[in-house]
Amino acid sequence: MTLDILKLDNQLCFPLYAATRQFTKIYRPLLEKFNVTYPQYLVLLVLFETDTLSVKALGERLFLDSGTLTPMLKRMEERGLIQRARSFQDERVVEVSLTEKGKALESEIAEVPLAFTKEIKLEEEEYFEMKRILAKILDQV
Amino acid sequence: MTLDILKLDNQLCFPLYAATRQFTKIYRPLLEKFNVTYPQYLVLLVLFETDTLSVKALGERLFLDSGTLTPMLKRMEERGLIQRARSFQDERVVEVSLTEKGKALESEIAEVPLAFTKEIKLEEEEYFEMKRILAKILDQV
DNA sequence: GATAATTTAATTGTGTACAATCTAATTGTA
DNA sequence: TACAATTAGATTGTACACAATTAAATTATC
Repeated sequence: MTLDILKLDNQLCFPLYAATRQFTKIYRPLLEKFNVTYPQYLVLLVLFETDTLSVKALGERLFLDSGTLTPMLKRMEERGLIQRARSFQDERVVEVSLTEKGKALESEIAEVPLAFTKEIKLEEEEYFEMKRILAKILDQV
Repeated sequence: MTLDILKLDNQLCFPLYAATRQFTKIYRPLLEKFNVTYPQYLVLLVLFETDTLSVKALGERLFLDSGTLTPMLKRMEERGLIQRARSFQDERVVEVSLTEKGKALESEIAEVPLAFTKEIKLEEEEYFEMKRILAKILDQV
């Protein structure tokens, strides 16, 4: 039978899912020397932009919840990259910030997105069109 | 400081990663009544198209390895959706195929991609452009 | 035809993801 | 002010995802 609507090649989500995993596979060896995973790298990027952030705010930025972030942040804390501290104003809140060691990574780790861009060959217009459509999708959820 | 190249909004991989997870979050409740996860659903789609397939061939189609597939296929076998059997020709190979129960899902599960399409509003042209660029990316890895 | 090299799955260990639940703190409201 | 409702993170349990290794079968090479 095989209904057309069920064909793998007619799905949008599948190539998205596959490409994401292939991308993180490219990132892995690039991030290895910094001893961080791809999601941890994203946390660093947010913290390079925003000094201190609650777990909730971090989760909203990365679309992740505390079930994912709490253990991940603990690992990053153990490795001396970040600090976690209860807020004085609101004891429910945990504030996350970079340590000196974490801050020191910024200039070094800038080589990673550069190296990544070399691995993946897209026209500039394709790159921006892709980002535009993805932003439209993320806007809807 | 914050180098532009490290800004989260300048990354291509991040919105891809985020959108993929948001998409699978949309799929989850749609697939719940069939008691399958999104990656398991992808296995079903492949098997609707190809009767019998080795674990290796399945992995090549879905960009997954035996470390992911073996336990996932065992769960699907436990639930009576698929069969796993060593090949007679080559004892290294495990052949995967649908059970009658698995085959019976095809017509019912066709409602899932239809329901998904309603959730996510893209111009037809955006949908195809996205698929084209993703295919180009997957072609390179 | 013995044996080295390769191939296929399975296994092990680490790290996400996320739903569901829990706990403690804060806020809203009668 | 009591106390119900909400909120923030942590915890629990299940399911990927994948690198690295292992085990068994097959193929290549001498």
